[in-house]
Amino acid sequence: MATIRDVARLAEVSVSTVSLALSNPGRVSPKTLERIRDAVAAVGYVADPLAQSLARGRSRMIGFVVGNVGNPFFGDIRRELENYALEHDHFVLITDSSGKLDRERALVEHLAGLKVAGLVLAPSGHGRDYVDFVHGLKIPTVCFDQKVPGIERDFVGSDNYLAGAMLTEHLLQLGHRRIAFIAGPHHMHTASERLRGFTDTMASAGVEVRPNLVVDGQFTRSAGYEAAMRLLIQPERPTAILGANNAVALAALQAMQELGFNCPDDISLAMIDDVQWSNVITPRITMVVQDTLKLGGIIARRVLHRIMSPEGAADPPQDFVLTPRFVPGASCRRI
Amino acid sequence: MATIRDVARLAEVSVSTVSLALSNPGRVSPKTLERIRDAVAAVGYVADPLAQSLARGRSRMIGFVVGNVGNPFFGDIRRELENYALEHDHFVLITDSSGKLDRERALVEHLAGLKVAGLVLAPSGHGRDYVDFVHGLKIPTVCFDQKVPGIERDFVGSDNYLAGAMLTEHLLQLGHRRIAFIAGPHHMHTASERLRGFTDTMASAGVEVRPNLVVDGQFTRSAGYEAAMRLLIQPERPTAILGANNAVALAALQAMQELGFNCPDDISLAMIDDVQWSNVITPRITMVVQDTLKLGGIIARRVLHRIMSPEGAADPPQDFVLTPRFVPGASCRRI
DNA sequence: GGTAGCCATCGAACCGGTTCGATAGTTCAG
DNA sequence: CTGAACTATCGAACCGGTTCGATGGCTACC
Repeated sequence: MATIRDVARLAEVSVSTVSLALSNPGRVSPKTLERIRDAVAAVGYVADPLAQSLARGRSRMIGFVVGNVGNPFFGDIRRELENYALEHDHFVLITDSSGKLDRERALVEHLAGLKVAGLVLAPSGHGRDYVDFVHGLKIPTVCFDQKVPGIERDFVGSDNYLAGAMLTEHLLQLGHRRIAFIAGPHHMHTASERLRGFTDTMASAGVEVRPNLVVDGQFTRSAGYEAAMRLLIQPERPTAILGANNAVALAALQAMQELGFNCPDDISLAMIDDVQWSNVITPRITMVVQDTLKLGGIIARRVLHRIMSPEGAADPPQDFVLTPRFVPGASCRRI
Repeated sequence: MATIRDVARLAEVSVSTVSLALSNPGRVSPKTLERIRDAVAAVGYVADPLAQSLARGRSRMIGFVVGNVGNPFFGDIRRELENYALEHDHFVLITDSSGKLDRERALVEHLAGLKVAGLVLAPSGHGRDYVDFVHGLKIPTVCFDQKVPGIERDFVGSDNYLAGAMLTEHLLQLGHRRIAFIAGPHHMHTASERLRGFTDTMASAGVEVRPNLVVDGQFTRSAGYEAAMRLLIQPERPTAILGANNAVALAALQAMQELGFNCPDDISLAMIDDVQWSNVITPRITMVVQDTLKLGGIIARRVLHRIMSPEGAADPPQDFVLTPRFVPGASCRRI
């Protein structure tokens, strides 16, 4: 592997001139520049990113930290970020915290050690400690999905209150009154907002929400399955189930199928967020989806803006909240 | 951030002794070792991974390169690798080539520049150039999923011939004769092996394979959908469709649903590889699945073995081929 | 008692770049 | 013709570690 000294020797200039020529071509005489460029081509020189990062104190990499890279929601955003970053000569390091707080922390610290230029983070923590931790990072950071109160960082996400409200309203208009809600972890902003959208809308319609029809599904498949089972074995079963995310809703569908209930004839179902193969799932689930491509685009532009422009770095943190979209399916019946 | 010189100053030893003490505690006197350890704790010293990698010429990171990190097959393997790597103090860098050859190459080169200790690669290329490229990497590498002929590297994968043969045999035993096959890219080893398993088994049973019933689905959803459509609009429709992977098979299911065909009453369907929500897809698809956890375990152990032990580095390349498992569903009817 | 051998520690060079103050050489105004 | 201002280039220090040959003190053997 050729080093910068090989280039310098061949071009008969000093090492510092080569470095200058490559990072700031305008400040070197045309003649010298040409000699250096020829030499670079001749020895096939490529700067060592490690050495560059060490010397500069920062790399051209962007850390991407989410709870589950397999989730298509994160996948779309990742793809947008990767493409945009690549156009601007940056490289995305993907990491997966499995939703575990300590793992996330270790990952972020590792990325900070790698001196990443920026960080795109779907937070899985909350509370004072966590806020302090994120705040202590001297790295341009864009948070998304989970809005963590107190974190003074850019945030990009969807209107989760509205998402919960839209589906609730839809079910109410179809005549449902006994609507169950499978919630996510209460400390997660998305989860609490979606729940709030549900309860508020029910209240506005003057419909009582029975406490035993609001169950916790932890946003996971297994907990969602158990929660759904608890709902389905009640004597007064709900006529509709609203899943706060894709995992709990599909777990509920599975539970229904296993117990012999037909959806939507026996029980209606609606969910927030799509899954990859939703259009071969029978029935097509009625849902509210986020505009992942747009979210990804905003995230990408925002983080690279902060990284690359001096005024961008100084920009005060800003929130970007998108309106989710209602996608009708065949899983909700009029009663 | 504290540096090694801060530690040296506080412990009143030289920098080189600190370095020695941390990397090889046995070669430093107990007294000195203790002073150094106290100093490390006092200043909160953590070695800069970048500087270490630069000096050592290699990092403690493992590059993971696949075509689609959203695919649960890769997800399971990634998780196994991450856990095992973490236990051995290594860190996995995930990258996604989107199945594009040039992108994969750029990623691998970037990882090489980062001086990764090892590489876990699901190749998406083939041919002389590609083999030379991979061969030129002076990095412990484990390839998986795609067996590329000529690459002298460890390989971990499943018996794809058998996978194709098992499902074909199953359909034959149910009485099917007009069986269609939606294939993958012919240059991919998994695709060609699965197809070979199909044609061989058909031939052994003395059943003719009509050329127009073998279509190319490129292993993608969109191409699979088109291929399925071509099959379904033929006057002599197949009685069963065998999808060479999950994407083309589910795309076929979608096409059937859209054209009003019932599965399995009108047409049976079987596929190779699972998807995340397969058990809420109606009908439950009959399939052959790979033991992803085991594959991931083998991959993880193999690459870390090569990285960490001197004899491991010298081991000749080896192939590990696992037997896939038949998972009956409700998508294949006796005729 | 002299010296061979070992052990703990150190200094210096190195990994491959960046950065900044210093130094010539050139241009231009007075 | 002098000196200020600017330009092109360079040397040295630095980023934060690792590595290896050198050094000096100590034990042990003859």
